[in-house]
Amino acid sequence: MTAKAPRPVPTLEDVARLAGVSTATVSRCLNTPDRVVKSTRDRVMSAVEQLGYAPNFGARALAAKRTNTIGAIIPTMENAIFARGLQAFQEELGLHGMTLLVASSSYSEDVEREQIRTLCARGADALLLIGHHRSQGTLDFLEARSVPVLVAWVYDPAKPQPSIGFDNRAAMREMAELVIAKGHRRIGVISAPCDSNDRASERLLGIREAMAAHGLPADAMALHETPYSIENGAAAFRQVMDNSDPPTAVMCGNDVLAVGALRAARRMGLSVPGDVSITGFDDIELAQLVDPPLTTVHVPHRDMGRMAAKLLVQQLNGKGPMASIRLDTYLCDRETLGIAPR
Amino acid sequence: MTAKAPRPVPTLEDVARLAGVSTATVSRCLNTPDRVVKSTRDRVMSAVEQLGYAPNFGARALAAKRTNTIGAIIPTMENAIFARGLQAFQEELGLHGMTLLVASSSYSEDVEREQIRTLCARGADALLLIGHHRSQGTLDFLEARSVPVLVAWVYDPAKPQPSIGFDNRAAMREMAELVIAKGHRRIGVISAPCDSNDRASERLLGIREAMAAHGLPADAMALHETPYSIENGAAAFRQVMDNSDPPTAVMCGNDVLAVGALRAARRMGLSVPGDVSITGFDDIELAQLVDPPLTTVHVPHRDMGRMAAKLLVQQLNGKGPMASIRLDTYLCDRETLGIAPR
DNA sequence: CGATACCATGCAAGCGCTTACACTTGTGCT
DNA sequence: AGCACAAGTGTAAGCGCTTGCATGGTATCG
Repeated sequence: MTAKAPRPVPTLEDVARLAGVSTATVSRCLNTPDRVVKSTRDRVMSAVEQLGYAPNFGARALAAKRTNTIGAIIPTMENAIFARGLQAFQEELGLHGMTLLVASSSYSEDVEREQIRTLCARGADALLLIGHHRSQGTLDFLEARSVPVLVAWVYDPAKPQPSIGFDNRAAMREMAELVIAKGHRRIGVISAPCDSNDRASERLLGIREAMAAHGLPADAMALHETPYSIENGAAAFRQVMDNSDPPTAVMCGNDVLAVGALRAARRMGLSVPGDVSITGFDDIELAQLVDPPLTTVHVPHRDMGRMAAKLLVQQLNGKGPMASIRLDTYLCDRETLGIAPR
Repeated sequence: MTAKAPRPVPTLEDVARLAGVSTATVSRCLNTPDRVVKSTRDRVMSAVEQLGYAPNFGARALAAKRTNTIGAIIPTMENAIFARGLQAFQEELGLHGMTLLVASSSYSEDVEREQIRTLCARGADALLLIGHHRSQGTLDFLEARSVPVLVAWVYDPAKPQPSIGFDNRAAMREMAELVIAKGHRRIGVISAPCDSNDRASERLLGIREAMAAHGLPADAMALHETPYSIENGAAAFRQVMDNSDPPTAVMCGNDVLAVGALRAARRMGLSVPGDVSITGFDDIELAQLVDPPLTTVHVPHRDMGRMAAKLLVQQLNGKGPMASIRLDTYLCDRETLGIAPR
């Protein structure tokens, strides 16, 4: 345990020597087995087994200039927002023999830039990124290295980068329409910080649009921005309601915030949706678990992940450039949205 | 966009040429900046910037035989069990300039073996693994490559591999003692499948020990094994309760199962803890969010993650071998455990 | 039966980086 | 002035792998 490697990690050459063939043959056994005759292959494989050989990834990438790895950078792993989509993404990649490398940026543009560099350096053949907000420098870097990039969780065919996702603005507008239709006129909004988060800002815009369409003045909206977390959602809810004329409905930028709001409401002795309505966005598992179950916008995370993987794989196999794809969301009108109280 | 890389990824040499120095100097600027005089360094750095250069990780690993990367293989990313611990692990690693590479094994020994190989091939300097159950072949492989390994989520100083974690058996026994003290005599148990999961089997053992210590016959326990998921927890609960003489308390191997059980209970019209008590394990965030909040065993996930990182970093810096560390758990007696009904 | 084609394999040139060692200066000492 | 020494930089040898090309052997064909 103290001493250095007694058997200092077997290399291709060790395998070749043991099997009595050249390194080229061993390499071929591992990569294109059908180009090697069975008898030789068996000999090589048993040498591999015997030595406990595992190819050095770096060396392989260096020589082959392909890693079969796709990088993904998500804003956070803390909550479940991206988990399901990423899981599906990974599964689909696995089907095509590719591996996923995940990094998280903590919603910071700078961290994301670093992560992008890191993943590229690690030889990611392509990248999955969330949202469009990104500095020109980063864009240039990606362009210069000509790494295929797919942007997910948003849909915007106008951007040069292909994207797969949904129309955050329209989805949230639809929810806002419903809220307004239920008679709510004073609307609280708890959103993630909008700078450098186009999903959040688009969703907010959706609410504004619906309100404007129904002649509600801009100041009928009480907005509070806070990072995604249950605690923050609860705190924001308290602040939004701390008003002589509090909103009758609080729309949250995602389910995590909404669950926090819901909890705060209960602690404050408010009945939901009797006293105040609360809505979410994403439809994560938690949305159905809370009591009452959350009215929210369902996002097809699994489909998005799966299709993202397919697009990327296609592109890597030279099947032409990617086109943006728009997926549909739909309202899950569960039990936290009710008629506005008088 | 259609054409191949117009500027085909800058290399060290390109930077060197542009800056008018040798590749060695550029390399030193990047790795040991203080060994290069400032004027040169500035010139090099601006060349790096101008070219958008990012060192090729594979090449670097190949040449330096160190990657500053630590691999972790967790059974699942699906639920939050490992999320918090891993997050803390990553944060601490970041403080020491190391990167984390995560893979998940889906609770499969075979997948885990593959992942171990993959991470080693990728040059992981050390590995964080969950639990001790592992085939001899895998152990030999690790031994042969002399990759430092730290086992987490369990504590067992008797094993050759160092571990950091808690005594799953004692923790669960303590919970079982409490359940028995509350008068429960017929106990349902919902556990993860115990083969190749020593955390699950130890927890189960803890319950058995407590029952034996109080003279409860083995058949007073109704056991149901099922993989961790809320749905499975609910289904298992229905089965466990489907009995002419159902248990008065159901102990779950973790919180995810317990939340499922709780939901099933509510759907069956049972009051918790009036009609039946339910306990969990882990104290994930969800445990406090459900209604009523879950009685469970608190596990110091963040501490565990942080200390795991420290141990590994120490070891890599040659500060001697790692010693196993035991952390304390404690009971969170919230509201789902009550006095046994008559 | 010789020519042709093809298949399995070996040879050897890198892939982009680090680092031991060599070299060139500039400094402080005698 | 002459020396040892240190600091800054360059030279070049690999790290472990893939792959284009060369080679020799066997099957196929007229």
